[in-house]
Order: sequence, then structure tokens, then C-alpha cells
Amino acid sequence: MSTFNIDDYIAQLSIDCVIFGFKDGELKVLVSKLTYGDNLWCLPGGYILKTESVDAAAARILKKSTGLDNIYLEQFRVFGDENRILQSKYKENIRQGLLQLKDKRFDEKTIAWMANRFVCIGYYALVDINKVDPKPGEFGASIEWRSIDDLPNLTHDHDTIVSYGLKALRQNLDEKLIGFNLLPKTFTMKEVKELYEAVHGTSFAMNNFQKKILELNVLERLGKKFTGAQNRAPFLYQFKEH
Amino acid sequence: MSTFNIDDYIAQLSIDCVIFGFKDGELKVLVSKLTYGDNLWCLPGGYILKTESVDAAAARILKKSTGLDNIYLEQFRVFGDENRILQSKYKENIRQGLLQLKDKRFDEKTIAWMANRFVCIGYYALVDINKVDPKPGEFGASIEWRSIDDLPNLTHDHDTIVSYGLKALRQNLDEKLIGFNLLPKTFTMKEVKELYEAVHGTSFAMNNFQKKILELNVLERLGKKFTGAQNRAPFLYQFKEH
DNA sequence: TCAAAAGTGTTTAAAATACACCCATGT
DNA sequence: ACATGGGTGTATTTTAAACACTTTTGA
Repeated sequence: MSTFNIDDYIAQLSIDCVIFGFKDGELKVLVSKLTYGDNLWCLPGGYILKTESVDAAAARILKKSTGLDNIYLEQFRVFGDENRILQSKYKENIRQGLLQLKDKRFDEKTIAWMANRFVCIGYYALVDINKVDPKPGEFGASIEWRSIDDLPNLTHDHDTIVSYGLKALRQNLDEKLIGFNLLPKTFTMKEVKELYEAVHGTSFAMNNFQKKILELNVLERLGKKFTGAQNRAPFLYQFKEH
Repeated sequence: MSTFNIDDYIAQLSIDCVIFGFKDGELKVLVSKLTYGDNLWCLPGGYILKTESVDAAAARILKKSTGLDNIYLEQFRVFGDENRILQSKYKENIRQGLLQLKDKRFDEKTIAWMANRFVCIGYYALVDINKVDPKPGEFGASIEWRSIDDLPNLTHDHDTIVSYGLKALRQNLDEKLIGFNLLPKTFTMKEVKELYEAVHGTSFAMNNFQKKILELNVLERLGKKFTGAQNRAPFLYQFKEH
């Protein structure tokens, strides 16, 4: 039996995280395969301790799924429909899944608590995909990175949550300079461009893109990156910490 | 004793509303004076029924404060600091206020429920100020419109909530065409301009502003507005419903 | 006919986009 | 020397801001 105690947590309020990563020119989301249902997946999520802030809860949940501290994260929306879980098209799967957990990891009271209606706070997080060591949560059998364009079936309203999260990321990518959180410490301009293209789903002209990014004055030019390819070596850049 | 029953509501989760209005060239917010504290005010707010969506709860709270249905409203942020109420600089006032309510309108259990830590969902609403008949809520002695530049002392973190609400309004004013919700059914271009100036806190050139607004193709030009003033009568406009 | 304010057209500046070209690299 | 992709400068277009002027209204 788990040490999870429902009295420590705020009831009917949960957090779900859209964890974004970037690799091979693709924007990716970390999704967890459920122990129940047929190839049914979900977003990493959890509950809020009565003694911690909502932001701290999100950071704690992210640490559990990724192993990382100090992740860039931002709340983007509350999902408060009264039927978002109980009338989900996967409601039968969810019911079966909870029944499986009964007497195994959680007692009946805990299961009832979890099966209740929940208001969900959506967070998105941006991580350097190379640093992440993904770990499935309480209800996950496995966890993996999936391209935003090729997501599996997500339970509850998690597909809606992802699309709102992406929308928020798009808005903030240009306003705040958060995109670099998705890249390793050093990167080429082409990688930045491919990242922006992946997020926005459009393509940009290299020269104009480079001009615009460099005019922001947030990048430091380091040496060149010699890959052995028979072409001019691209510069490496680093995000200036202010 | 009130008919308020804590078992009907989600615990530790509340809604606060920044209700915006526009009059005499000023952006205004509806604030309620508390029955306790020395000239202490707050935003209209309330709790969420276990059976209703969060959006419906916000609409219900707005109806109670303004008398209006079908108000334009949007959630903009969650305020989830664990100490946002308990460590508020008005915490002593709040404690006294709750004590006053004991045995009067609410029983001890209800007071304890209300005095708990709460996570708050911030909504902003846009109304035609002329249509509103403001009514103070459960804890309000009175309610009135105050200019955004001249707000009284607000309890808890309600000043923070207002400033985030204004920020959200600014962002959405240009992206979505929501500003017209603050105006009466017909209005002059000058009023639209003054509204945009009040929200953004800057001034615009009339000719360029008019050009930009009319290019949006969302306004219908009606007749002229003759006021008796010895100058050219301005056109009246109306928002096109699509 | 005059003052006050509305409304419109034109010029100028700035920003975004498109086009053309040169440079470094390893075979 | 050459193919490959990186990098930069200039021209063009589009958009935004500034400037100048005409029109309407009631005294």
C-alpha cells in the first residue's frame, strides 16, 4: 500500500503538465502509458499538498517525471468542466483502472477520492530533452517522448490540455524568450530556427530569422561547430544570462 | 443563518472576478467594501458548486454582483500561493471579520471552512457599465465602481489579481475583439479610442486609430450623433455580430 | 462667418519580407 | 576545384506613424 494520504492534499484539484522537449527538428511531449485501457496514455500530473503553493506542486510533479529541478514552467489554463472526467469517452477504462488499484496500492476511500470530479490546472514545462530521465508516475506503466504531431490516445480531456498548452507556448515563445529552455547549453542558429518552426508549424527564411534573433541581443556567439561535414562550420551560440 | 452549505461546494477553491467597466474615459473596476476592517475592499468572488463547471460558477457570481446574464468573461490566472490569505497584510482584519460572522450568518464549521487556505481562479469580465445594477455579496457592505488608477485598499492579494487581470485584458483587447463589450450598443469612434487609451494607458492619433479599427471590418456605421454642440456631428457605430 | 471638433488624404519612417551573393569546409 | 550548406548584405514590399488639410455643426 502506498504512503499516499488523501488528507494531505487539496481535494478535487489537480495539476497536469504538458512537458515539451525538442529533438530532431520535432517538438515533443512527454506522455505516460496507463496500466489500464488499451494503449491509453495520459499527461504527467498529480495533486497539491495543503501546505505547498500550486507552483511548488507543479515543480514537484515535474521533478518526479523528469528528475530535473529548476525547470521552466508556467500555468496556462484551468480545466473546470464538471464532466471532464466523468463524461470522458474513456470513462469506462478509467473506472476499470481504478478498480484494479483497489486493495493493491490504495484503499477504497482513496480510490473514491481519486474518482471524484476534479478541477485541473494546466502547466506547461520546457526542458532540455537530453537532460531528462523520464519516470512513469503512480498510474503509469511507461513513459516516453512523442511528437506533438503524433500523439497517442490521451485519457480525459488531455488532448485539449495539450492543444491549449501548445497555444500558450506559441504566444509566449516570441513575447518572453523562453524557447532556449528547450535547447542544450550551446546550439547553432539552425537549431533555433528549427525549434521556432516546430513550435509554430511554419517555416522561416534563415537570413531574416537570424537577423531578428541576433537583434534581440540575448545570444552570445561562441566558437564554431566542426562536424566533419564538407561545408562551412556553423557558429555555436549560448543564451546570455542577465 | 444563511442557507449556504459547505458540502455543496468544492473546498479550498474559489473564484475572484475583476469586473471591468468604462465611463468618462476611465477604465473602472467593481469593488466591494467589506463589513470588517477600516475601509477595506475586495473583489466580487465566490465558490464553485460540486455540480457546476468553473465557468458556470464565475457566471453565477457575476450575475449576483451585476444582475447581468451573458457577460463576457475569461479566466486569466490561478493564484495558488499557500500563504496568499493566511499571510496577507490584512490577516488580522480578516480574522476579526470572520469572528463577527460566527453564529450570525454562518456556523462555526462554515467559518472554519472559509478561513482555510484557498486556491483562487481569477476571471475578468467586461460589461456595459450602464446596464449594471451593482449588488454587494455575502461579505460586502456596499459595492461601487472605482477607477483602475484609484483603487482602494484591497484585501488578500486582490491588488495582484487586478493587475494580472488588466494585463490579460490588454493582451486580449487587440487579439480578440473584446473591447466593444465595454461599450453601449452604439458608440462613436472617439469613445472607442478613449477606451483603448484607458486600457493601454497611452494615447493614439485619431486618424490612424480610426483607420486601423475600420480596417478590421467589424463595425457598422449608423447615423450621426447630434449633441447640440457647435461642431461636426460624429458618426455612430455598432459592433457587427457575425 | 467663426470656433470647435470630426473626418480624410498624403507623406514619411520603420519594419518585415524577398532576393542575390559570398564564404568556409573536407573530399 | 568543387559540392554543400553557412552566413551576410541589399532591394523590395508592407505596415505603421506623422503631418496637413477639408468638412460639418450651431452660435
